[in-house]
Amino acid sequence: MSVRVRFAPSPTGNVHIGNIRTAIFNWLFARHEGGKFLLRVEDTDRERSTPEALQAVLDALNWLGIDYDEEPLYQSKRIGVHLAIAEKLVQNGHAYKEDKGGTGKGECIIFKMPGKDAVYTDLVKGELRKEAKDLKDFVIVRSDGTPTFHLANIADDIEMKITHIIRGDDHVENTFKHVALYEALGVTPPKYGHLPMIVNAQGKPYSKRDGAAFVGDFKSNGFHPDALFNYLALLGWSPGGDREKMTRAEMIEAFTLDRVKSGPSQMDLVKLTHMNSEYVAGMPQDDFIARVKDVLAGADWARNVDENFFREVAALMQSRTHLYSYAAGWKYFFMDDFDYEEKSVNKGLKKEGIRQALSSLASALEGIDFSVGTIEKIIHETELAAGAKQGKLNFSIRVAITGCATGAGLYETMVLLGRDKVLKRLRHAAEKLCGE
RNA sequence: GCGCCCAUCGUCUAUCGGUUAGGACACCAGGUUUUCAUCCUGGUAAGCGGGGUUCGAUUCCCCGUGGGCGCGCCA
Repeated sequence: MSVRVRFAPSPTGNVHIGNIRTAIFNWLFARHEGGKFLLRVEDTDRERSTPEALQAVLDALNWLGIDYDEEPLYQSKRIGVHLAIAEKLVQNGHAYKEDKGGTGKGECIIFKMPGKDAVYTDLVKGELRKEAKDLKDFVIVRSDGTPTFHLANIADDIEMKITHIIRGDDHVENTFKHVALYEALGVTPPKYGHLPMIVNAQGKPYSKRDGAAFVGDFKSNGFHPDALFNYLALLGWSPGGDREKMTRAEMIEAFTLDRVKSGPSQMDLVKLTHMNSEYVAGMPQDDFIARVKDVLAGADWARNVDENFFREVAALMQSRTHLYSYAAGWKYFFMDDFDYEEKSVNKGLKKEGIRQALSSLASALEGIDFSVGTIEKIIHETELAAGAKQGKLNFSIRVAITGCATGAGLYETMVLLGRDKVLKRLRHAAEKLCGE
């Protein structure tokens, strides 16, 4: 029988990083096995389940390149089926009706655990056991007539002919209940594999407080989807050996559940950022430009820039763009009203002699051929005249013309900016920003 | 409290009884770049503790400790 797995998000508009990691593992498993990766929309919470929210989930999947097979199953449409199954369980004695705890709300339907020790073999954790005394009967239909998670879950998994359920660690205990439900229904249960949780630096479940927590956050913070995918695939799974940066095809080829580890893994945004920079550095320039423009869509200054000039800037900046969002700092290439970093101004311009040096540099730059080689020579001469060592003035010049401490090569940056802007900024800095 | 699971550098991990315990991020030191970012080289850094089993344990077993998860008419 061919493999069928599913991703079952609640359409709340946000997809948590832990959930998408589960989706990635399911997807990788399905593709590795040549099986199907299905989508089930758990939209029984009518309040929060809007079409927009569903679209946001679909967008997140699409952004990461996680494609699904067949039509999604909507859980809300299956409540009748769920209840029919509950009735059937009551009929054949596997469930009973009771006002549990005497709430007075009416009777709910409770599944009767078979009263024997339970065991199943988890695809990542190995053989798991539970004694009968630790297994309690549980509610499958609430007294208001709605099915609970357990009932809906297994009913839909049966409908979708799911063969492998790969889900978060927090469901291990539920598995004993679910297996019992399958057996009561006379259906062979699927195989289960439970994934370790993603935790923060304190070892607690990763949450919004720890930085980006939802897929959309990573997108807006300038991460490349392939980098996020790659990083997440490696959180709790390893192909063995030293491989880290891998293509989709390589991950699919290498992915097996028995190489998934069993303890929680800590999310490291710094390492993710490094992986992202590797993806950015290695990508074709056109792709890079398209991604950057996407991120810059909200910036006023980036709206009507010259296409060719933008290309040149992008070429210069690609290797140092660890996140697409860094491009927000490119404004000085295009506009004169860019911001000056206060710290850099203090460090680079508020020193004795800088005012004089910058203004004489501006004059010296006036008549020359404005190329990297010549600029370099002129700066050197200015430094000598000012009694400074070579390279001493570079930082001050950089701050004067870009407002910040880091950027591309200084001479290349100057050439790209052009003589007019450079002179204007050097003089502006000398007159308005310098001070001893 | 009870049950289940887990345990290698700060972090992500490799190792399936015999290794100088490897890689990556981060960090530190050099080099390249007369500047920035890359890049290159090198370095610091780990088997939780205690018992076994074995000629030999990071690896297998037990106990302890630590951590995670679960114990809803939530999902």
